[in-house]
Amino acid sequence: MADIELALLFDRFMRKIHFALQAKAHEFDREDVGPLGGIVLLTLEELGCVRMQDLTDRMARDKSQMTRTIRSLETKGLVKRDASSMDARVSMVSLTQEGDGVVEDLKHVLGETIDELLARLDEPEKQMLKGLLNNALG
Amino acid sequence: MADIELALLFDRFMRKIHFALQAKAHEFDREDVGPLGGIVLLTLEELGCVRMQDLTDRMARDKSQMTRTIRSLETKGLVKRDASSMDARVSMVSLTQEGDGVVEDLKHVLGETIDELLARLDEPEKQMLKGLLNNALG
DNA sequence: CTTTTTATGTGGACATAGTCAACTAAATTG
DNA sequence: CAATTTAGTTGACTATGTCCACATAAAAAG
Repeated sequence: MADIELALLFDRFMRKIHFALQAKAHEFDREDVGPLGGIVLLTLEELGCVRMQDLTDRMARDKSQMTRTIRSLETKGLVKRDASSMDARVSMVSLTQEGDGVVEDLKHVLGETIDELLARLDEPEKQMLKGLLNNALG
Repeated sequence: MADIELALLFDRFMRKIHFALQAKAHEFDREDVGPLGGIVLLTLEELGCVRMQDLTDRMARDKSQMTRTIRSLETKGLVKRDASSMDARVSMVSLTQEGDGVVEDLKHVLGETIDELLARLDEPEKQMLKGLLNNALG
C-alpha cells in the first residue's frame, strides 16, 4: 500500500524518454509519426498482423483514437489494413515494408535513449526490471 | 540495445493506471484535478514547499504548462504560492490543508490501483522494481 | 429462420495535455 | 549602470484522449 511513488517514477521516466526522443526527432522521424504513431508502429512490430481491436486493447487506447492514428499511418504508407476473410467487420493491420524501415530507425534511437536513461543499471538489473514488468503485465 | 520493450511496457502500465483511476474518479476526485493535477499534487507532497522551477524540472514538463496547472489548483484552494523573500522572481508552491486532504484520498485509490496492477508480484519483487527505478532516475 | 443482442470499427465534438516563442520583471555580471 | 541571465507568465498552436452516436456484420435467442 505504499507503492504510490511507482506512478511518479514511471511518469518521470516516460517524460524523459519523450524529451530525449523529441530532441532527436529530426534524425529519425522522417514521416512525422509523432510519439503515439511511434508507439503504434513498435506495437505492430511486436504483434505482427493484428485486428484493430487487439491493437487497441494492447495499447490501452480508445478505439476511435486508434482508427485515426492508423489512418494517418496508412496515408503515410507505413501500415496497411486488410479485410479479414473470416469476419467482415474486422480489419487486419500490419506494417508495410516502409513501416518496417521506420520502425528500425525508431528502435535504434529509442534503444540509445533508454540505454542512457538506464545508464546507472547494470545488465542483470535491466533484465530484472524488464522481467518484473513483463511479469506484472501478463 | 534491446530494451525497447521497456518503453512499451511503461506506456501500457501508465495507461492501465490511467484507465483504472478514471473509472474510480468519482470516488475521490471531488475537485476535478484530473490526471496531471493529481501528479502535481503527489509531487508536491513529495517535495514539500518548492520553487516552480524545481517542480517543473522534477516533473519534466514545460514551465508554461506548470504555470497554468498550478493556477488551476490554486483556484481550487489546493495549493498556494508564496513569494520568496530571497528572490522576488520566484514563487514557492506548496499544498494547502485542503490539498493535503485531496492527496490523501488520491494516494489511497492510487495505492489500491497499483496493487491490483502489480498483483502478480510479491512484496520483495515490488521493492525491487521500485528500487531499480529509483536507482535509474537518480 | 427471423428477431434481438453483441462485436467491430468509424465519425463528430469536445476536453486535456504538451509545445514553442515572445514577453515582463527581477537578479547577476562585469 | 548597461548587458545578460533567470523565473515565471501569456498566447497560439498541435497532439492526445474521451465520450457518444452510428453503421454494419456476426452471433445468440426465440
